[in-house]
Amino acid sequence: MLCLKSNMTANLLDGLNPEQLAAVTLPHQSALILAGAGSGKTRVLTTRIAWLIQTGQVSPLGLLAVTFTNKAAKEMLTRLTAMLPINTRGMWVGTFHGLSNRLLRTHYRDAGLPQLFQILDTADQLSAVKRLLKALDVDTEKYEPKKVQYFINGNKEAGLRPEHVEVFDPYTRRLVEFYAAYDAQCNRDGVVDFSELLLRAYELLARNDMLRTHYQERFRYILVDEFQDTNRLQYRWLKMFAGEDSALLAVGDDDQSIYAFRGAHSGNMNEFQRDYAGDNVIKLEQNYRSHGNILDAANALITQNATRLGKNLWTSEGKGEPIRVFEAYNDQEEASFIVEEVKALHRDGTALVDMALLYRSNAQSRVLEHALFSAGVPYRVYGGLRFFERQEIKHALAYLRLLANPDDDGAFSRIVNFPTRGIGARTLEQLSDAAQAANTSLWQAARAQFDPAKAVKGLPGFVALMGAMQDATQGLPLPEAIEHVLHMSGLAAHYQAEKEGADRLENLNELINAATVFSNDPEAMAELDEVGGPLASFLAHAALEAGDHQAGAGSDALQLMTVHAAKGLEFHAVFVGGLEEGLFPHEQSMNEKDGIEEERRLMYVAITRARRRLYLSHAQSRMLHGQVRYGIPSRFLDELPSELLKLVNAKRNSAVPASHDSYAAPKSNARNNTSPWRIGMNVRHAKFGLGVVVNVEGQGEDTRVQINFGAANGMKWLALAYAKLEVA
DNA sequence: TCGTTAACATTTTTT
DNA sequence: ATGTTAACGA
Repeated sequence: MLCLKSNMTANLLDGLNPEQLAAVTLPHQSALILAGAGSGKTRVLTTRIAWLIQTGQVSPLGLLAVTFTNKAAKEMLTRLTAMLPINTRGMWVGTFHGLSNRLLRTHYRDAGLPQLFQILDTADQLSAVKRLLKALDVDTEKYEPKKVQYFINGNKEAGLRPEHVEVFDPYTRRLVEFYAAYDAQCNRDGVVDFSELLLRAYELLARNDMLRTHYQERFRYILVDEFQDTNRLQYRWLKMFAGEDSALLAVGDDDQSIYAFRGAHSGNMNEFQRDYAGDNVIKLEQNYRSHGNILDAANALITQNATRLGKNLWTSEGKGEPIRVFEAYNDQEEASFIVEEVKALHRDGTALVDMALLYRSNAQSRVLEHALFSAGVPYRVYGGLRFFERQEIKHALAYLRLLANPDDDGAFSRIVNFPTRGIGARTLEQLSDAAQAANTSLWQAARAQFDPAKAVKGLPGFVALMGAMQDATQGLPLPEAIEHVLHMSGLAAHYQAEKEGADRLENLNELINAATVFSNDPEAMAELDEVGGPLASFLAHAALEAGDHQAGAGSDALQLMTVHAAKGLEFHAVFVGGLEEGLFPHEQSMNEKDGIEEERRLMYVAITRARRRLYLSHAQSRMLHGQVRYGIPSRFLDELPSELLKLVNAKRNSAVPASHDSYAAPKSNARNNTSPWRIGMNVRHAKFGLGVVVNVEGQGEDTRVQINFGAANGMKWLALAYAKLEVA
C-alpha cells in the first residue's frame, strides 16, 4: 500500500525539472514563483495541488485556488481530475469573482444582500450609471457616464467607499456624490457590479470576525495564478483568507503584466514578498516552448525595461530559424505577404490552428480578414461580442431577472418597452417620479397604479404580462421557463418579424440550449446553487461567464487575435503585424506613465507565443480611421539583436509597385511639387532623427515638408531651405 | 412613439 | 471606414 502510494507520487512528480520540483513540493510556507513564459506554470500549480492532496497534507476542501479567468479555473480542475481520482465538488477553485459570488450567496444576510441579488456586467453597470445621472438631472457633457463608471470602479478596486474617497476639488466632490447615489441605487435594486462583488466579499470578512476565522482556519493552502494581474483590492481580498496557519503560493511573471491599464498592480509581487514570501522565491526560467533565437530576442527586448524583478529564459533546444522581418509598402501588401506565408506553411504541413496572426488593436484585423477571405483561408477571429453580451440575449435575461427580482430597475427599464408596447418616455418619466416619491422600485410603482380594467396595453398591460409570466413559469424547469418567457414577452415574434432577425432568433434558441446544458451540469449547478435556485444560478453564470465567443471551434482555422488575447497561448508559427511607432507601441500609451514599458511587455508576450517560427512585419503606410497614415518602424524592432533577424522582403525588385503611387501621391497641397521629397519617404534629420514625410507644401525655395518623427519628436513642419534633411 | 439622419469617436479586456 | 449613439422630424 505504501509502495503503491509512493509510486503514484513518483508518477505525479515525473519529468519535473529541479525548480519545478522544488515549487511543487514546497513545505507548508508562503512562497513566490516567478514563472517565465512557457516554463510550465500551470503544470506546477496543478501538480502542487495534486501532490498536497495525495500526500494527505490537505483535504480538497482545505485549499483555495484563485485564477483570473474561468478558462484557467476550468483548466486547473480538468487537469486535477486527470491526475487524481477525486471529487472536485465543493472545492474552492475559481475566479476572484466566482468565489466572491459563492461567498456572498452563502452569507447573503451577513453581507446585507437580498437572497436573489443579481450581477451587473460592465454594460449593465453603464446603463445603471446613465439612469442614475438622468434621475439626478446631471449634465452628461460635464460628467460623462463612462468617466463616472470608471471613477466608481477605480475607487472600489482601491477598496474605498464614497465616505473614504479624499476630495480636493468640487468636481471630485460631485463624482463622490454620484458614487454614493449609485451604491444606494444598487442596494435598492438588489444588484451588484463586478467590483462590488469583490469589495463586498472583502468587507464581509473584514467586518465579521467569526466568518473570517472560519475561512482562515479552513484554507491552509492558498494558491494564486497570474499574480501580476491582480489589483490592489484582489490582494487585500486574498489577505482576508490568509490566516496564521495559511501558506500562500503566488505564481506570476512581472514581465507579462499587460493589464495595468485596467488596474492590475504588479507591485503586488513586491508587496507579497514583503508580507509573506520573503526570500522564498523560486524562478522557473527553463522554457519548453520556443527555439533559442526566439527566446534570445524576447530576452534582449525585455532587458530594456528598468522595472523588473529579473529573470532570463533559456532552452535546451537549438537556436532554430531566424526571426523573419518583412517591410511592406502598405497594410495590404503586409496582409498578402502574411497570407502567402500562411498558405506555404500550411502546404508544408502546419495546421492552420497552429498559426496565429497577432496585432495590437482590433481594427487591424479587417485588412487581414479581407485578404484571408479572398484567398479562401479559413480563419477565426477572437474577441468581439460574446454570447451573453448580445442584445437579444440581454433582453431575454432581463425578463428572467425581473422575474427573479422585481425591484431590479435596470432590468425593468430594459424591457418595459421592448418589444415596443406603446410605453414611451413620457410614461416612464411619470413612473420614475412616482417611484422616487414613494421611494420604491419602478415595478412597485407600476403595480401601485395597476388597474385591471385597463390591463390590455401600455403600462398596465406590462404589469399583467409579468404577472402572467410569473404564473406560467412557476415550478417549470429552467429551459421550459425560458421558452415561455421568449414567447409571452413577444421577443420571439419580434425577431421573427425583423428582416435581419434570423441570427438573433437562433441565438435565443441557443439560450434555451445553454439553459438545458447548464441544468444538466451538476458541477455548474452545485457551484452556484448554494442558495437561490436554478434561475438565480443560471443568471449568475450568464453574468460571470460571458460565454465563449463563437462556434467554429474544432475546425482547422487560422487564429486571429490581439496580443492581449494571446496571453497564455502558444503556436507553431506567429505573425505579429503593424510594428510601427504609434501603433505598436500605441501612441496613446506613450503619454501614460510607464506606458512604453507596458507596451514592451506586450511585445514580449507576442514574441514568446511562438514555438518555432516568428514573423514580424511593418508597413510604411496603412489605412487608419479612413485615412492613410505613414509610420516609421517600431522601436521594438531596433531593440532586437540584428543577428537574430532576417529580412525577407528581398523578393520584390526595386521598382515601385503600380499601386504604390496611388497611395504615395498626395491628394492635396503638393500637386505640382517638383521637389525630390515625396510623401511616404523615409528621411533623417540631424536633430529629430528618423522620420517619414507626411505632407509637402509649396515649391522651390518655399517648399515645406511635414514629417512624422514618431513618438519622441512628433509631427514637424520643416522648411527645406533651412532644415538639413537627408534620405534615409 | 418611431424611424431617419447627423455627429462622433476609435488600445488593450476579464469578471 | 465603420459602427454606435444622440437628436430631430413625421
